[in-house]
Amino acid sequence: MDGQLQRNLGANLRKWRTKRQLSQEALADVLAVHRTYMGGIERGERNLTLRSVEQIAETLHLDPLELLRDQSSG
Amino acid sequence: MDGQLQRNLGANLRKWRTKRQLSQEALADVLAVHRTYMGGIERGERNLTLRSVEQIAETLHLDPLELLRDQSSG
DNA sequence: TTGTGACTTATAGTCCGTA
DNA sequence: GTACGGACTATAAGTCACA
Repeated sequence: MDGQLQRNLGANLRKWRTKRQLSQEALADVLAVHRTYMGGIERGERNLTLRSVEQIAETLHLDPLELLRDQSSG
Repeated sequence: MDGQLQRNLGANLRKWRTKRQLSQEALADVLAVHRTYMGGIERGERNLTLRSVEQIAETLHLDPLELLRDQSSG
């Protein structure tokens, strides 16, 4: 299956965001990325670089590996 | 710390390769990339995309998350 | 056998508008 | 507030000559 990591990342970020009742725009602002890009990430459409994943994880104080993990069952 | 994931990836791949006594060229051949590109990855100089990491893991029958993990202590 | 810099092509990532 | 398209700029993907 192709794109598993980016789909996991998207799902995890969306969960994180909605749990905090933030808009995509607000989260995009925190992460210093563009709002449309943020949407693409959450939809699993974006093939991020390792550096970008690290950057996001760092900013949100999360473990980058956790962000990439399939947590659909958790 | 910046570039942790790509350094982990490089270290893990190198460990995997040397354990099997393969040359960079031989591994590059398996992964269907150029030898110098492979070298760059092992040195942690390449900021790979999620898709590339997945591709490598798949080809080597490894867990992509394990490839990205810091296993210097294991 | 591996490392480095220069290089071309593909795509990550920004930003605007429209729905 | 979110999704999608297109145009743009920065950088990853991937190779080569030479050390």
